[in-house]
Amino acid sequence: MARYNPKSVEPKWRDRWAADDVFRTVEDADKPKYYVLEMFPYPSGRIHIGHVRNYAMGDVIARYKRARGFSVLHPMGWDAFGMPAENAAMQTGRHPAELTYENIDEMRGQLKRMGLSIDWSRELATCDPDYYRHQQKLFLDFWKAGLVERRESAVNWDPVDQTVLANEQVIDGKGWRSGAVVERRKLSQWFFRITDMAEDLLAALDDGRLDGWPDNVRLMQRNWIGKSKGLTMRFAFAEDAAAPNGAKEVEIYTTRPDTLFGASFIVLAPDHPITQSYAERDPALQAFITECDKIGTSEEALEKAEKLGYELPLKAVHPFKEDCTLPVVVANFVLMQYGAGAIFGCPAGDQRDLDFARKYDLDVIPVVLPPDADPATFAIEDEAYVGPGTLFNSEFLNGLSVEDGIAAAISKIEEMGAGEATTNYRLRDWGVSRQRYWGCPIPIIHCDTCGVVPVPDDQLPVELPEVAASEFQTPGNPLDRAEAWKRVICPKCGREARRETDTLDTFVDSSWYFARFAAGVEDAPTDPAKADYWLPVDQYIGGVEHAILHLLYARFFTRAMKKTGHLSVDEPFANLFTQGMVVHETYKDENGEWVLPEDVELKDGAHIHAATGSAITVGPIEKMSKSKRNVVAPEEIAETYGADAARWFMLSDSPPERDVEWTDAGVAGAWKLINRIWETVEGAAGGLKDGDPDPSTSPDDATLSLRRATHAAIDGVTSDIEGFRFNKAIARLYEFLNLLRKSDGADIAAQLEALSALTRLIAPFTPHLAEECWALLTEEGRGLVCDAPWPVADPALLKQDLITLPVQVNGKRRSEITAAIDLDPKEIETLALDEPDVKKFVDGKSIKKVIVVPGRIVNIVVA
RNA sequence: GCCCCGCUGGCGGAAUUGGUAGACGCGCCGGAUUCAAAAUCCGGUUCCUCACGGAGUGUCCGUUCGAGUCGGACGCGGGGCACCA
Repeated sequence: MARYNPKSVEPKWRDRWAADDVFRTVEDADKPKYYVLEMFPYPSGRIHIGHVRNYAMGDVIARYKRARGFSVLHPMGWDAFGMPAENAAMQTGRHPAELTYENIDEMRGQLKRMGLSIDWSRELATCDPDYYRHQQKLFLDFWKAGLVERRESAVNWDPVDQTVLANEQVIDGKGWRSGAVVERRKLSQWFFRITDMAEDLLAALDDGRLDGWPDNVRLMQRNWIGKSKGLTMRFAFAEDAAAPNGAKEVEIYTTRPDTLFGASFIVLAPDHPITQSYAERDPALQAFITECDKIGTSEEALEKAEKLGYELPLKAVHPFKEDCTLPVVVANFVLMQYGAGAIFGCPAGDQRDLDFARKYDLDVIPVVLPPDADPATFAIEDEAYVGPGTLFNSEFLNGLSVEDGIAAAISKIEEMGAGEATTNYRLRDWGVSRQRYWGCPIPIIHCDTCGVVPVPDDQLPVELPEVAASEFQTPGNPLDRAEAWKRVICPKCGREARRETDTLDTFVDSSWYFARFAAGVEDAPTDPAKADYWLPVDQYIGGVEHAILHLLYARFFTRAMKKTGHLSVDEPFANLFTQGMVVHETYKDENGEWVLPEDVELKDGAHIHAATGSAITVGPIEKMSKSKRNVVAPEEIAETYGADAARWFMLSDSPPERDVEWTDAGVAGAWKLINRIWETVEGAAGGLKDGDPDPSTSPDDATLSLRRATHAAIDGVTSDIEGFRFNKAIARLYEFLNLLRKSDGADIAAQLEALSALTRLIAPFTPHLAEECWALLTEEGRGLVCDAPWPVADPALLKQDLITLPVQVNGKRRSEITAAIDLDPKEIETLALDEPDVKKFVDGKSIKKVIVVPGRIVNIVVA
């Protein structure tokens, strides 16, 4: 008996699939459609184990749905623009395009070797002008529809390299290459008005349109959009004073107007117009603002930064207490983008305000009394009280609940004409300008006479100019220096003008690729008829790290494409599955450089560099990422054990939604299994070929129990695949195989039925092995297992007539009874009380009650 | 800092609605086979205890006849935080 040899078997079947073109998408009117999509990869050059996990899951679904008779669309492409290629160009002196296409070729080969059932005829790369020309068209259509606007926005600026930095490139407030302290700088940039859609993006999370999404992702998106109802109100300045910009009052936004009587200061954002007007004549304030600008642009950095304040020579009048004036300060924890860019501080009810008040010695007036607290003694120490309670120290609000207090305060302020109830969103508009080369050019022309002019449709695409590879070794955006490309004739007035040199955020590229796969046509982004057929994506699968940004942007884009006539759905992904990440330890060498796991060796309990023998520091377990180099190449596994073993192993053990830490141990188990299946099928097939496949007779026990096991396996594996429980499907297959290997007594028909079912059940997981087995089991010319129908479980064989019930005494399991499945509870009780092991614990005590849960358990409660 | 998630044997994990904790796999131990090894096959494997029995799902508290599962507090780890993709 020949040992199974994936090296020859796997390529053989892949060639056959390719020759027969079996995975080409067919729009078959007689079949229901199914669009399964995994998040497309960034072409880093090598697939990593996380990709295998992602694409193996998608392939199980795709192959399963094919077998269930669906017309399946399962495409693949490349999220090919982005910083890594530009960084690599900086290091290697090679052009990003050259590097990227080389990487794509490499990775395409690796993915193909995984045996995925992909329709490669639909492959796309976002860096291809054939893709991004349509994206430019979409940008212009969005512009015409009023969904795009231009405005000032801050970026991280490296003053030494004279370049814009991504947040990832800012480490502890310093530029990653220059080490210079990063500043915030304002640039005129392009925005998509995603906030216009906030209400519908939010509503769809709860109205049933996204029932196929995990709850936690919907919750994260809901919190991200952050709808809040509150009060926008104005505080007049004391003594009729005015700020240098002429303002005589300041507008603030609050979600807690009930705490107005606890207000002890007003806070303005550093970039608030009033702040700015003071800064013009106050160098100390200017210095303070510069200091705030060094924090960077990420919300995390802003929130974690030490709370700093600067008092303005200004007092605000409390609207309810005319003799009470509040200091007006500038502080780094208030954001101009949110609400009005100004708040009132209520230290008793907000931890940040409290920290700030303690630091600057401002009043702390408690206004919410926790239930059961004594108003005479209740005081705020180090912790603000944010819970429910009764308002006090608050004049007309005294005695009201927080909720009622909010309503009462809003009506009072509205009555006074000092403000109005408003709805606010935490969500900000989507800034899409990037000062980089390797992205989709923004199809805009700047004319001194006409201003901003869109590039006419017939001049699309605006292609990236040829740029010498050496250009990437100079900091800054090469497009800025591409003078010949920048110079252009204004389409409106015919005078000399300049091209926009910013490119689009790569999130734009990935916000509509699913539509391009499904309905791409040469002369338009989509063909609406095709889009209607395929969209929405029936099953989208990808990493949970994309739970907010990518998925929210894709949802926005779909709405925008609908508004501009490119699509007619408004939600792109009917069902979403967020897989956990593959994580791994991180390693650094003595110079603090990241080291690949494959270069690390464990020697005498210490980690060393395999090549140099130098010491390695082991860092935290983190998601595998190119930047930290903690990636494992699946190629080696596939090389040694075959693609099937790699796929099987990635899907066994860990539940798909959970993070999995990669370890080398265990792959061999998958290899063992593949051999056991092969051996079982090959061994049996030889002796079984003459059997008549009529599995309806032979009632002897071995046959019946094998048939039951077969149908239980079909039923279980089917529901596990439907429910994305691949690890459990695999456990069931192991159980089934173990039983099958011990069922020599069963008749030939039942064995053949079992082998045939096993082969079809493993086909989505280990497709090459399944084809090889199928060829042995079936007559010549009966086709491929990837075209075979999914087995169907016979309900009659799933029924059980006996059941084992555990018997507990006072909640502890003492015995068990076996009874007919529909036995009367009274009789079960009698049976249970008769058990010797039960009597031992019951005798001599009084039975207080007996709980019989049919089909589950018996519990006897004794005193 | 804020939002979300996770925590069960030596390890990955399993456990419909609250109802036998540890399925299945890895590892380990023992045996068979072998000149020997690898591979393969068979058996065992939560911990404590000779046993009877007891303890046990990150920690503490609670609800319940019964809690891995529900509620509260806490701890640790991970993801996201708008220019990494």
